[in-house]
Amino acid sequence: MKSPNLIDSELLNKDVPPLIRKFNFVQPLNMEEIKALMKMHDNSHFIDESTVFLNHGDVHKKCFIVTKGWAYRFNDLSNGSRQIINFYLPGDIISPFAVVIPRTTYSVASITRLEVSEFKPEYLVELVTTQPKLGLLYGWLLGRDDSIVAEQVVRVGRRSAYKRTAHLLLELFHRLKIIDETENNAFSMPLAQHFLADTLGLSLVHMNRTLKKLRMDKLINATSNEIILLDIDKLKEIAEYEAYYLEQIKNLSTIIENHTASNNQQTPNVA
Amino acid sequence: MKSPNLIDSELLNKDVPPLIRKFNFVQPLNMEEIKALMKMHDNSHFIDESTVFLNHGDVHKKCFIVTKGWAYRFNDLSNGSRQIINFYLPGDIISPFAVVIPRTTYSVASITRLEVSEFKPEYLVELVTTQPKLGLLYGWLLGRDDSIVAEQVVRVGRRSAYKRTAHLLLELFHRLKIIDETENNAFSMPLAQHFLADTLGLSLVHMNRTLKKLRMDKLINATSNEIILLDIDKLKEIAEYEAYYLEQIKNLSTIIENHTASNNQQTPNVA
DNA sequence: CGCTAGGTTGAATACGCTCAAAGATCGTGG
DNA sequence: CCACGATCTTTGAGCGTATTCAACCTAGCG
Repeated sequence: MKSPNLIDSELLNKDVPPLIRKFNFVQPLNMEEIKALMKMHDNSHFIDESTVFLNHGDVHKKCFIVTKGWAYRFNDLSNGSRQIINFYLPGDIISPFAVVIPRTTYSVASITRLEVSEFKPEYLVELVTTQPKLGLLYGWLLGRDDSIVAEQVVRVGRRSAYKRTAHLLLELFHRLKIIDETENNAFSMPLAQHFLADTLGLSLVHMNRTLKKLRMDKLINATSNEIILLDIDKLKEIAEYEAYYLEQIKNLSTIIENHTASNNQQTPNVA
Repeated sequence: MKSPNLIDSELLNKDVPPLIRKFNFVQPLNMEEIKALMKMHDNSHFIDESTVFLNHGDVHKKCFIVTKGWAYRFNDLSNGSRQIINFYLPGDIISPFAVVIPRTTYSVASITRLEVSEFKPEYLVELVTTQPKLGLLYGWLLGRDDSIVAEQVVRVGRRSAYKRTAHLLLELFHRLKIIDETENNAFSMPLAQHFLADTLGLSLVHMNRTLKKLRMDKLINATSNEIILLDIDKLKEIAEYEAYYLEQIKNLSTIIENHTASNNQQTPNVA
């Protein structure tokens, strides 16, 4: 057994699912692990754009890995307003707690046409118990999601519209950068302004004015489907943005060595 | 081996740590499991009130289980304002992702004098890999935390000050009720108004006025250290509060049976 | 008794909201 | 090929919720 780690160059291949690329970046994977992760990508299909495919209160029957496109988690309120909690980008898992939480407490919808890999929630239990390293990587994913949502609370709770917007754009930029979906300081952005408004807890009109102000201040350049960050340093300063809540990577090797019975003793290399 | 499940009456004992009571309520535990959880409570100590004991950016060296008192996770901004992300009540775990996330992205402080049990983050790996049921319960805890923070985003993003406040008070009430720290419709509340303000993203002055309005409307009765909810139904209606994001419990037995090699085949009973 | 922390209230201001209407862009069908 | 509808964006005007600043009150503690 004991196949060698997948070398980086192989993983630059765009056909490798983004979740695996992400994991491999955090902690180099061996073939056995990659196979286990590939099994999660067996059942792939598309979801049309602008489709609500999980409804608040639904029974949690499956999990999804986003492989292409954008989606978001939200809650609708009785007065017709909507709050977006977070976005799902390629490599993110939708409903990561489905094994243990019987019903969704939120809804999920696609923004763009979406490609997702669907897998049974129970598969995660198998993964965590049989593949400790993948279990830790899964934990890392959850911890990162938690940071993102926590940051969203701070953004919406205590920042001005202007700072909020700057902060969100930086976050999206960095998340996309990690999955190699940026170009220089730009990224393609399928979000109509009402998505941004519902994310940041602003009215559509005020969202528009805030973006205008950012444009006037020569900080961003927003065309219909692309955002260019003209002055990232300035934006970071305005937003008090600290990238590291997304970029944290821990050396998992030592943890794994101490807690694994056998079969994963290959080279303990880390990013 | 194979000891019988702990019967409920034994767990009414207040000396049993609240985390174990909570887990046992979700999924009856056997003695082996209780022992494993008790090991997490070996190293117990107190933290003074109003003490910041984890700072934004600190290296994640330990985890805590709150056994008595209240704490909170927050972020400070440069303009002097503070956003509270969530509260830690007895039975909650502080830094649940410490094994995989190297540094905190937030700060944590005590409100009251706090009793915590400190344990090594790595112990969680052992727990998850050797005790599948406890692993699932841990996952349930994380899923519930996620729901709470997600709900906080909605609260702060799209609700008026009045609704926000009603919603938060209901949430605290329900969380306390589960750990048996309520009396009828009242709970003791160590939160000065500035805590509520920093949780809900409001100024102190407006927080005060909002509470006054809730009092005038005969919905709550707030003395210095107790909150009485005078009309829970009305409050729920105002806040569009749905308790079930806290109360969800899944039948874990079947999942466990399918994924456990041996040693946990006792009575598959569920709440 | 005086200090400190928390709570309360008033007044002026501002940030963001609602209502309203008009422009821009794009796909589709006549 | 143009017209039409649909969706998204932009701008103006008036309003309202929540903020800031400031002062005073209250209770607890050394």
